[in-house]
Amino acid sequence: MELASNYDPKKIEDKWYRKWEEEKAFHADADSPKEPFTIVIPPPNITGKLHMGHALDETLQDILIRWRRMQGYNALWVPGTDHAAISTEVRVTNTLKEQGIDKREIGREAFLEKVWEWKEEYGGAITEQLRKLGTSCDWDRERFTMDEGCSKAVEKVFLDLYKKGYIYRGKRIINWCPTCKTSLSDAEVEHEDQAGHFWHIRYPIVGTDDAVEIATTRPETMLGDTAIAVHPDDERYKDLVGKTVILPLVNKEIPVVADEYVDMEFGTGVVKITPAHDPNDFEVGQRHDLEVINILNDDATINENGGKYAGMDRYEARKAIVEDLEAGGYLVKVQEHLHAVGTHDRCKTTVEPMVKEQWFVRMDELAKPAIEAIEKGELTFVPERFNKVYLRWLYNIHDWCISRQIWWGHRIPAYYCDECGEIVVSSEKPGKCPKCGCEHLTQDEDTLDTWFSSALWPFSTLGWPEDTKDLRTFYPTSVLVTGYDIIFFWVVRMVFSGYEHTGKSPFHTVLIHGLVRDSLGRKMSKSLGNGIDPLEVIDKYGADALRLTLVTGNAPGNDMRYYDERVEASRNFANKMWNASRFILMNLDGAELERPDDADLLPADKWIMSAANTVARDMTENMDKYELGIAVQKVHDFVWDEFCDWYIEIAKYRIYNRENDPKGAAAALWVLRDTLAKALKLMHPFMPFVTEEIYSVLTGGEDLLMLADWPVYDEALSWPEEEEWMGKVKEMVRGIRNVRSEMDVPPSKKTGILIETSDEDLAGCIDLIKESILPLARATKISRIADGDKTENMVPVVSSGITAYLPLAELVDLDKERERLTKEKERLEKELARSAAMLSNEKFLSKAPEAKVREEKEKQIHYQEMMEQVKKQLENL
RNA sequence: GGGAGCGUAGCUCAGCCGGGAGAGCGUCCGCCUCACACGCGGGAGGUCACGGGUUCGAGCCCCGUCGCGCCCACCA
Repeated sequence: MELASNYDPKKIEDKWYRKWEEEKAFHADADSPKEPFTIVIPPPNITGKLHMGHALDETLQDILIRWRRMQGYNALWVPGTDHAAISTEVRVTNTLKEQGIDKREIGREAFLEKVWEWKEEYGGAITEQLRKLGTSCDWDRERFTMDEGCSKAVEKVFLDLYKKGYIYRGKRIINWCPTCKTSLSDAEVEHEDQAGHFWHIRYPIVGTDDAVEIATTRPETMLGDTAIAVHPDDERYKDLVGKTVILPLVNKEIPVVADEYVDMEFGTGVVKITPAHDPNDFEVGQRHDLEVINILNDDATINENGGKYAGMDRYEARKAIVEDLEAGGYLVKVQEHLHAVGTHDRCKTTVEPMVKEQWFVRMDELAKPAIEAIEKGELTFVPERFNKVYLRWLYNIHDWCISRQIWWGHRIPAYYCDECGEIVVSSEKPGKCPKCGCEHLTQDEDTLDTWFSSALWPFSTLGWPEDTKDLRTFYPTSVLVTGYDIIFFWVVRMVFSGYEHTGKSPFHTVLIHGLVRDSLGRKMSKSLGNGIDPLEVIDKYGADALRLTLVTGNAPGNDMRYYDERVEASRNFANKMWNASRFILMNLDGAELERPDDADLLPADKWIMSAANTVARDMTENMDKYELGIAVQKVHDFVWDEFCDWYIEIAKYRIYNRENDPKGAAAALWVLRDTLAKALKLMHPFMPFVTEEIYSVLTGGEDLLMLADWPVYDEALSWPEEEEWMGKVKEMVRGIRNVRSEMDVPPSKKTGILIETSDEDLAGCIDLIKESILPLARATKISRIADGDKTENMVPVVSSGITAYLPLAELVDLDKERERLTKEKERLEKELARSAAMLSNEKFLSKAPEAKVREEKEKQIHYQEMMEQVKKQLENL
């Protein structure tokens, strides 16, 4: 079979994905006796388009899933999408607006119909994009957070938590987004430092001519002030407590209260209290039984409580109030001030704290098992430092505001009696009010926070609350893979939900990855327009290249930068494997091969087989520890540096000499094919497409690589002596190349070589060198192994215990040679000095492990031998 | 204010258990060698931020300093 000299991913990627799906290779069987290994996908938003963050997240998951599947686990990767409540609602609202349709006008039912239509049309796009990446998800089990099963789970959880008293409705201060016109949870608010002002205002003290100075960053909120506060221990204001002050502009008398919350050191030590629009003030208000005056409409304009400022936007009002304060002589001074402003993470609007009636989840009890999960070792993050991040959030957790004033989402299963206002939480609309018997009840208009349903994802997708076979088999899941940016939103909530509803942690390990940044280290964002589209990268370089790039050289939890050159390097590696296989295939020429007897294997064969064996063991250990970057580096280096650069070159000698030695050629080909097949298995989880393609051509079989067995360490394939010898061969060959290169010996000049050793133990190694040097003729330009004695005009190439002599004297520039040898001598002197220092150190000899000391002694002898050689050569020049 | 990171070759980053500093890209030199120029061979390039400490031995462990971003937080 003829293969093109350059690998073209476009020709094969889609083909293999189809084949895998046709063969049901991604499907997991709940009846399988194999040990399960489960991952549920962090569901991408239906509004979303595949971005680099997804690409990284999915790549890591797919690597784990494919690897475990090959290891013989019953591997299940559950895919699905998230309805993304606010994002989707905003998106569809805007789309409708462009068509001249107003959401309020068409009403809730019609709007939801539009959203479902939109979901059907665009919601599938992201899963198609996941397929392009090669994700081996079990698409038969694809779920959606608002599908029937997930909705049922949501409803049951709401009812259960309500019954237990964990869900309650209350009038409390919440974060309000004036753009989206909905309440938000704490997690959805991002704090960013903004340059603002600190206005110092005089509040006249009633009954005196005096006034008290107050500093504020939000003067407009004074319309809702119902007190001012000082610290109870503050001597400066001791006499003030209990008095009243005049609220400027509003001209209302408000009390002065003493409260520990006030920081005496900050500002003037006096705080205006606006219970309706500040979380702290709200609590102070509760303690002192203060009136709560809401001064804002839902769009953050001032409401009727704002007097003459009513109708103004909050910032307009701020400006007007500051002007009026100044005009009235109340403004003392204005300072520049940097302060943290809360913004809605979706739309970046500055949120406004407001008192509203909302639904909350009480978190104190629920958080406990989630905290203990870490302490008991039932849950851990990789890397471990994220345990702390997770715990700190749980220790400081607030009650979770779960109601949202939008339409798209799970509607809250609560009904209000039109007559008496009784609340009934129920899966179905009650026929009549249990309190007053009234038959008119109205369902709560609100929907649930989108994270309420994603919190249940690990078990709702497996069938919970039904006791399904999937749930019994695959739950709890094995690993969750996600970015550190989503720990609070999602991971925390899944864990406490898992414990509360299933009694178990939903997974035992959370593999955390960082962000994919642009080449300048900036976050990829729509507004910056610096996002790289993974699909374009796949189109240009192939999915395998993108995957390899995303996993190479990246440690868990660390951010990485994306740039094309890295993908090019990955693409080049795919091409390297492609060409290695091409070499084997064109020489194999359809021949059937039997495994040669060990006796027919040359040391080089044993070396590469032994090395492959070692790599399989080492990288599996890395994979076990989620060190995917290190693991892939090992197989990459093995394929390129050992297999391609050394073994193939060595094997060529026998292959091109097949006429004289058919058996040798067959043995070499067998080892080539066997070793490449093994390397393809090891590389498959990282680069599924190209490896599957090559494997299928190479084995000519029906079996899919993705379902092949993961290589395990085999004692029978371990040949440490040959591995050691090969190290010497490389050293020798490099030495020869080095001499030729440094001496500017023309590449066309071929020579013979004489090899000798005084060490009998290295006799086998000499044979290996002889058998390897000739095959490496193209690089070393060695045309024959010379017999007989060395002569004076030969250039020696020294390595450990063995010397090679090249008859190059006439070609060599003596000055250059002297320079080279002097350099070598200096290097050896340095090494010898280091070694001598260590070995003359009593403490090293007594305290270091014996093996280390022995190793150092051997090195010293080795260096001394080489030094002798070098000195002799220098004298001979 | 608190927390956890990062600082290693020109650039981007690895470095597992403490035991002679690595990769990719770039650069320089030589090669279109019959798998691959998306390649082959050879080279240059590092005070592992800085200062202490522990240790026979520190890029790695401990303490401190400087620099850089990050997360959390109700000082108005």
